[in-house]
Amino acid sequence: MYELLLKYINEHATKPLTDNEVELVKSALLPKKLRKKQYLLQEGDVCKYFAFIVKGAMRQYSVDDKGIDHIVYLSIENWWVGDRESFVMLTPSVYNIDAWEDSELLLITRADLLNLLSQVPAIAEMARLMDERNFIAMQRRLNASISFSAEKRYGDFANSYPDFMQRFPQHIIASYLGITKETLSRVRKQISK
Amino acid sequence: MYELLLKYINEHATKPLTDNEVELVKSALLPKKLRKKQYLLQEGDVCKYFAFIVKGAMRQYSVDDKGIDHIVYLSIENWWVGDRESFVMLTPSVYNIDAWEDSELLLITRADLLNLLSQVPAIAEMARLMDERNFIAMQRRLNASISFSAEKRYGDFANSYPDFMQRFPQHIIASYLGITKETLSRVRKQISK
DNA sequence: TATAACTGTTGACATTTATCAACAGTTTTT
DNA sequence: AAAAACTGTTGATAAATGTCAACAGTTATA
Repeated sequence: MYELLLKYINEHATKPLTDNEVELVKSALLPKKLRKKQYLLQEGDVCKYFAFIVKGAMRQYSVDDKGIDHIVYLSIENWWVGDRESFVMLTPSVYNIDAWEDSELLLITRADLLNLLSQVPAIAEMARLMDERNFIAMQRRLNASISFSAEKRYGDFANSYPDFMQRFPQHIIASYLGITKETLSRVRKQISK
Repeated sequence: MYELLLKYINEHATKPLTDNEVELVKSALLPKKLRKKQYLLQEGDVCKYFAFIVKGAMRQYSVDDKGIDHIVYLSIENWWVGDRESFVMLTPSVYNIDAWEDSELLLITRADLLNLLSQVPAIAEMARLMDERNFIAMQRRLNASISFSAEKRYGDFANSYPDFMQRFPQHIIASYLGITKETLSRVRKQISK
């Protein structure tokens, strides 16, 4: 259960974890299985856990007045998922996070994470690296959202995340891109000509 | 020149800076004045400095094939500005950053920043806090961009950043929101009814 | 296996937003 | 003081995207 996470940490740090650190990591992370459609977090709740995805696929979304989902993040194996705003600020989340596929997660609380960050340098290093990458990905997406047409946004997405194209249906990807499923269908038709 | 930054650091850290740390900070940050329209960074260059704004207003934007600006960030006194992707990865930036008003900046290189982060705990603390806030602001903006109409995005912006409404003209704010100046003008007319 | 749910496409039409051009008032520059 | 640049508005029209409904093929479920 922990192999993938330990591998992930070692690949993102300059020095491998010691045996003792491996134990610290294992004891801080709680295994949890979710069936498709089960929630990791529901709107209005405080996000008590961040999760590393060992297996499966998750989505994070808000729901508007009309009851329409707006997907802010998609994530699969080897990604972390959680609502950072709620997790850090302890405020009720505006997002839902649920399993799109049956998934295996490793959960960590804020307290345990802070503890790990201070005790295990490799974890702090990994977290910094993740933060950088995350920031860069968000900035690109933000720039795309104000600068590019639906067609270009879709093309960029398909290039950047080929795995996601296999794992999520079009209406999910459309929502992530901020367009309707019908518009995405037409954009694809246009491109294929 | 350094007072505002030192105040900013102390307000964002649990312990005030020691005299020695104040000297470290001062020696790492290079004062620089920019006249309106002068560049801090131009597309294609690597972002060598991050800047703390002591006075003035800056904008960061990409330019598309048609020559149209798309503003990704606006910033004023007490904010940091720079292209983090380029600054960290040392890649050519896709953004321009220029002064919207005559400005006074304090510049720091990547090497000096890393040095400060490791030597001055208050700086590391401040950086973490800034990162969190930044992340939260970006996530909200991202969610808004895929979920809300131009009208709601404008309303949220006006509420969140009243200062910016005073400092930047409408066509700049329109660009930041991902709409044209004409659409913003019409949205405002609509709201005022 | 029958039924329901999910996924993707298409057509007709509505709404939102962009584009282009013109104009007026203001501010900046010469 | 005159000219130029900037800012904001408006009208006419075009383009992009959304909405609603229908349909077919697939997949999941009772």
